[in-house]
Amino acid sequence: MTNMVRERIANKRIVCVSCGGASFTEDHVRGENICTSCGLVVSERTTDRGPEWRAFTTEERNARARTGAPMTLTIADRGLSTVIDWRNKDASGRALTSTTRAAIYRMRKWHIRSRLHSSQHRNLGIAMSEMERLSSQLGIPRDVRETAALMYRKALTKNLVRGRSIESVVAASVYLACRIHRIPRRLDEVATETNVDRKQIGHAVRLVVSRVNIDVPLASAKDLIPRLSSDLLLEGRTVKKATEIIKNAEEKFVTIGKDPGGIAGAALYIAGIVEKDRRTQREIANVSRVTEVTIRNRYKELVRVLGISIDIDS
DNA sequence: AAGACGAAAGTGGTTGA
DNA sequence: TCAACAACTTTCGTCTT
Repeated sequence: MTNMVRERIANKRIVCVSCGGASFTEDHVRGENICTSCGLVVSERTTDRGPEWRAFTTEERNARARTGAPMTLTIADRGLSTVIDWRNKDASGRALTSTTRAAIYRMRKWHIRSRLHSSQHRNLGIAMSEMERLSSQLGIPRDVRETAALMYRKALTKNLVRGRSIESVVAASVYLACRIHRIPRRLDEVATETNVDRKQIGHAVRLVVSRVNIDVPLASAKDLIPRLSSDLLLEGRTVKKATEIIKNAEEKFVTIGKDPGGIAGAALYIAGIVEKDRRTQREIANVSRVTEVTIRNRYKELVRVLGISIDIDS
């Protein structure tokens, strides 16, 4: 699949709008293409969902299709459902013999019992359709959805959903899956797409983190850099500089407890001045969703702690 | 005129008693 | 459950480019 995608990109002769470079790396985790020479994020959510082979005749297609429906955690029965027909006929339409009919009857009974009569199963059914809706609304890649689904299943088996709305736990799972895969989605972005309020989701998030055995990395300002810098059309060296600044800041522990948006914004502001690729505080504040004042405070702090000297001649 | 600056007062969330 | 607290926001007057 990877080769195919690359080929398609090459065929279309896409060149970077910022630096003219023609090579890109694919960031499958974030679903983005990134210019290798300047770091510009070219396009988001470019997923090739087609098969990786080509077939010209029906026989070829049948021969190459190796699988049925994929097994996935996002469908309540993992996409592995079977159906036993209610008619007592075999495949060619003949009536079954009495012994076979009895066997089929027993199988059908257990099949139905195992499938329907579990409240957890019904819960999952509702939850997974909600999760599907929410994550496609947020444009979340497939593998992150799988993580979210796994998280929800774990929460469900630990009885964390009882007494809480399914929706809030689903939202929490999706949010945490994003954190794990380091794709920046804030809690309020998730919250706006659901009917549950922010507070409840926040509670569910903390509950899941404390009870489900998955370690969730803290949101880092670094994760926001690609998104923000492509919004601001910054040059590659500026982006690199900003990443460097954040790395240094994290080493000196000045980022703890601060809004990552503020840190990322401030780093980009400083990098812009240093690299003569300047953006105003207001522009940065708009895309990083903090106020100018916060950008100011953070950038003053970063300059002080990291000892960066700023020339005002730019 | 736009951008940067910083003071002051207010807000939502965490922590510790 | 409540108060203290840090981080962040809003607002606004002033200075700089």
